[in-house]
Amino acid sequence: MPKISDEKRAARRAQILEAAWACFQKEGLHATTMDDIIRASGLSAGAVYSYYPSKDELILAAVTTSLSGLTSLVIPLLQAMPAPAPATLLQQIAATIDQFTAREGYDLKRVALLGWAEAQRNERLRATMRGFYLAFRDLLEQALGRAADAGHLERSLSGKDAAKALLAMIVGFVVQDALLHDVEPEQLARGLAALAPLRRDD
Amino acid sequence: MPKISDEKRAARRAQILEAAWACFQKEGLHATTMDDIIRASGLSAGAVYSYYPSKDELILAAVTTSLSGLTSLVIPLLQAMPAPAPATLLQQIAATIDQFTAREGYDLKRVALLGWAEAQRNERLRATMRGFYLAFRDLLEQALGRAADAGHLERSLSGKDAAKALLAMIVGFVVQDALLHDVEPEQLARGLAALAPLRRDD
Amino acid sequence: MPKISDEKRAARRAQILEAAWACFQKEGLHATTMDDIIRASGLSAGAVYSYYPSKDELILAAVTTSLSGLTSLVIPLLQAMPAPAPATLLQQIAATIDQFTAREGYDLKRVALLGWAEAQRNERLRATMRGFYLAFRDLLEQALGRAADAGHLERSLSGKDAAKALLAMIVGFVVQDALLHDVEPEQLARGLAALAPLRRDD
Amino acid sequence: MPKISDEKRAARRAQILEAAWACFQKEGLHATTMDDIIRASGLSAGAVYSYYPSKDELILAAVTTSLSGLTSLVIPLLQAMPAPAPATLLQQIAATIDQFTAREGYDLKRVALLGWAEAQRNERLRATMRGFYLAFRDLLEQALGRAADAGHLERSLSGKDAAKALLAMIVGFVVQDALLHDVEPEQLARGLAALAPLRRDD
DNA sequence: GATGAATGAGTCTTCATTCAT
DNA sequence: AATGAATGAAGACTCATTCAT
Repeated sequence: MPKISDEKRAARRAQILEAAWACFQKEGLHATTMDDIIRASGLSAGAVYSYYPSKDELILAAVTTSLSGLTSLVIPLLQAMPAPAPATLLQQIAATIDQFTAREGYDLKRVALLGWAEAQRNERLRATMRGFYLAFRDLLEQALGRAADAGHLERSLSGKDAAKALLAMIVGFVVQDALLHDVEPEQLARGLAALAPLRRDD
Repeated sequence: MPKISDEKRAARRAQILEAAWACFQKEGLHATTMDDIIRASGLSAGAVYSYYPSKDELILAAVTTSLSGLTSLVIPLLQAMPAPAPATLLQQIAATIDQFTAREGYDLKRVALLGWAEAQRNERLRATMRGFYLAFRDLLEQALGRAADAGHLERSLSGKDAAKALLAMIVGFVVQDALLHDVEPEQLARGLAALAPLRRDD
Repeated sequence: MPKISDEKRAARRAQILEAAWACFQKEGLHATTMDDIIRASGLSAGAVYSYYPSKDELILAAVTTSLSGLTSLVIPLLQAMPAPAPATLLQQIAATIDQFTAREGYDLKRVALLGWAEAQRNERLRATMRGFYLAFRDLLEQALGRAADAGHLERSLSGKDAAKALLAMIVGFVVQDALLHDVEPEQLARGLAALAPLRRDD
Repeated sequence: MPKISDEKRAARRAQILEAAWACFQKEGLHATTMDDIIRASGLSAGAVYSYYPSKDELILAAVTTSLSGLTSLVIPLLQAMPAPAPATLLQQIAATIDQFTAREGYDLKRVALLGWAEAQRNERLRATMRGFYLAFRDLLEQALGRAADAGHLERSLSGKDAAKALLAMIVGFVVQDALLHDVEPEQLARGLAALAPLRRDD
């Protein structure tokens, strides 16, 4: 077999990654064996290992690819003009996470939970995730700033805190829906609105 | 004297559970071996197995004990009279989670992440968690109802949604702080307040 | 199973080592699989690994035990009084190596060749062997000194060189007999005598 | 033009063999992978396999080529007229082995140790080596005969034994220097001379 | 009851070799 | 003829669990 083209190589990597996603989601990161992935990919052990040199690398790739795939869907929302109100933004992002799950054929929420747990003991994964979430939170902060410009919320000194609160709601949505399967994006948006204070009282 | 024996039995179970917590937190659920726990507990393999018949049982016990330990700390907050505003309640609960970590000598947040991941493939753990979070959300809903009575928020038809949103913020706090280590309860409370809309928009 | 006695533990170690010796000798160090040794030992994989934590450790133990077993047989020869002539000493040592082989049921010569090869890439083994051969050469030098005292050879400034030459003959005997199977200790002794110069001529 | 093709073929074989030598010497025979050799040779897997059909074949070729390369250097010494004294011959041969190492860019001594070990389980290699060493010993015997003619040693019935003793010293030099790195050809020659008995003793 | 040695199926990974292109 | 991607059978080692003492 002569040299494979770059596209074919990428296709093979994708093929393996999809197999890994499917297995990880079904069995969890550690309960999934390389043999599971190898069988699911339809390739041989050696072939899989020539594309991903270890299980850890495959885990890292699976999680980071999920993360960046999601990012590319969410970024347009964060840069929309005019900027929506926070509750609307929350609803749109949550809905996009749901769509991602449906579109790619595996549940991003479950993979996210697995990734967070794995990040506790995997240095590289932790660093990667850290970078991702910090960047994501920055984007949220900017979007909230533009929402303030649009008059949706009071321009305040605590833009960073608002971004933290909003990020908490987003990842909290992922956890809660993964565990309870009964949270809809609109409910979250309505809930956030309902939590709003009538007047500042603390 | 069966009573002494029972007490001893309980003490042994606690001793083993503490060892398990310490290991799980440090290494993760799967990377922790029974041998790790056995050594950390200072008992023999046979002894540990006579108290917990399998690793899965130990995982279940570790997670549910954490959960109920936390519950007993949080319930007073949820039943406080007069009811605090949502942001205040959020701050108090987040602070309690932080305190729990400090008091029990292991990081509840990390164990929570591990437990959620494990629940994806462990039927019993999933059911247990489901029950816990549903009950917790009910308590949140009641507390929010009393907060509405106290005039902190508009009494609305979406009490359930508000509870979902609040729970999302709480678990989102756990995730975000476990990953980024830069979220304080007060920031979250301020952030929630900052997200309040100037005008209701759809 | 309660705590095993020290003797039993030692016996188990010996049992595993003997199995390893037999396999190594038959197959070579690398071609021998742990499974070979496990089966030959009659124990389980876990049991073998609880006594020797890796194949490398087993190789090290096999080689160093051979070395020290041989040493304990040869030392009396080196300390004999009155000291024999070099050719006689050579013959005795070579004969002892042959006896060791016969007595222990495996061919020390073959294991020696394997060990030397392995020492090329195994740091610890190399260090161990180095120490052994240096010490052995020192003993040879002392024995030659006593042989000079006894009038068997000229006392010279080159005692170290004589020890190097004698050690070369001993290990050379091991190699040659392992490869050709046609060298007897007496032949070596006669050969050394025959090589002796009639008069110093260089 | 088949002649050019043949030359190219020989050049390729040499190129592969050199790569193999370099790897074998650095890593040992078994720890060297075909991939190591393939990469070191700069050729493709298929190309290497078209010249040497298996790793065993490559090992055999590497060892026998070393052996015959050395032979061609040593033979002139063995046929020199007038014949030198045994100690002188020993020194010359040892020095030639050292030179070979320097000249060919890889350590013949190390490869020799590896080859001897491998010969324990490789039938063909064993047979090849056996032939080589028997032939070499015959040449030594003849050279010693001529040395006796020249009056350097007593003509005796044990010419074969003297050859065995001399071969032992030569291979013993290889082992000792490979392990201890502190043996010089002249030391060996002086040492042999120093071992000469003052009086024949039994 | 308690002990901890023993079990052995299962894990990740390697690597000599092949053969489609 | 050459390439190098693919194969898949081993290999070293682990670890939840058991049970003889």
